[in-house]
Amino acid sequence: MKEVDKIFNSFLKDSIFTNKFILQTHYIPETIHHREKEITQLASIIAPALRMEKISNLFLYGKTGTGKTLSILYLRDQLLNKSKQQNKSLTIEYINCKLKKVADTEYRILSELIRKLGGNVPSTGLPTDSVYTKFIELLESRPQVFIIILDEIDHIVQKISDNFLYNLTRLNSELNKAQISIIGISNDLTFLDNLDPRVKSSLSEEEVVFSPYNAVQLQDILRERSKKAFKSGVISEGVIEKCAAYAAREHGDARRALDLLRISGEIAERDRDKKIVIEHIDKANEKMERDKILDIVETEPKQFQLTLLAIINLIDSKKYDKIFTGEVYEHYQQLCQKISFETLTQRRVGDIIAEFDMLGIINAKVVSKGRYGRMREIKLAVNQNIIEKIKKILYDSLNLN
DNA sequence: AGGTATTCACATGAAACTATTCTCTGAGTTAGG
DNA sequence: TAACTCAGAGAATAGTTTCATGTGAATACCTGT
Repeated sequence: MKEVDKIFNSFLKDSIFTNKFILQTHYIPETIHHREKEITQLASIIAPALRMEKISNLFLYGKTGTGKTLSILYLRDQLLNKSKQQNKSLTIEYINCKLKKVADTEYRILSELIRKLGGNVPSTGLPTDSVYTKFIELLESRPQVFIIILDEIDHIVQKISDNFLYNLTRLNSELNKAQISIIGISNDLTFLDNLDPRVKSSLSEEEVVFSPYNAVQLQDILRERSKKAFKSGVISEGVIEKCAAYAAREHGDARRALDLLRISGEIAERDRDKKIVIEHIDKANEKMERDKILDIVETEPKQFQLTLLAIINLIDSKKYDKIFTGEVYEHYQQLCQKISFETLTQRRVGDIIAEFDMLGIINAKVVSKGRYGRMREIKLAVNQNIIEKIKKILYDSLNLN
């Protein structure tokens, strides 16, 4: 027990972090660098809310990790502070539409909103229109400005048509005392184009575009945050630059840069190193990549896992690194029999293979072998040591051996 | 030799089926007046 | 009597199967020199 204590103590004492939370993505710093232009633009759009006027519906878009959510949440806090001083009734709710089971249907979003307004919806459900009336009643209970931030708004549209958004934008005409506005956030740049024109025009009364950070800007951000997150002198020369460079390669994703730095720190800590060096970043990068893939593999349904296992086994047992659809299906059938699982049709397995291709775990391209048919040529797209881990996960999850 | 035609082994699409999950209804329960 | 609960009916959805059609190029088969 003494040993354990020692380890814990040394961890406490030698931690290279002072506050790891600062590197996390939910953290909102007091100042946001290199987004001044966007923030002032946003501020002038939403400022009328302080005078209890309806603000224009607003639409933000830009790639992931460009600070959209961060900026709007920052402004929300500022605005709420101000309005509290002024004693104005202003509510801003943030909903992430991507979260499954919370906000991925019209009904769920509404009931979530109602809950946030202080009402409640029975868990067994109500008709959608009565949820609407309830929502409206709650809004009308007192004069107020209500702003809804819908993050990843593209998700709801592809799941539940744009009717919902249309209804929301139309809601104002039914309200007397309250005002409602919508702020949509999306990282799909083409999202607006395949929207119903009526919705499009009312939703994007104002638009703000967030462009990616470049490497220099990323460096500033990282430096600023690492000053508070790490003890001084922990980061060696070139580390920040390298993190920024990695992330800049991925369309300037600041979230990724921060994750990279944080994980590098964790790795350094685990290795009992006092400093973060460049090698740690490489390790972190690899780890992130690996974790992402392993996570996908683990959460995939059994039939998908079986298909993947069939592919991996086949490639293992053969000398070549490419195999074809037919072989995969044959081996897949054998596997199914072995663990007495029902086999899917070849049609479906073909689709599953295509999905793994999309996920980037395998490379599958359609080739024609002339007289000998047309099929997908399949290769693994990840390196050997990850494959070993994938195999382990698959064997575990399928109870093989 | 050069040009079609055929053929293979799936790919790709659409419609139909099914098992889950959601949404909604109306009866029963609670509680406020 | 209005408001809430809740089980179960009915609708919507995701995952599959069935049926049908499409594809690219190696090979087979002509054709005329």
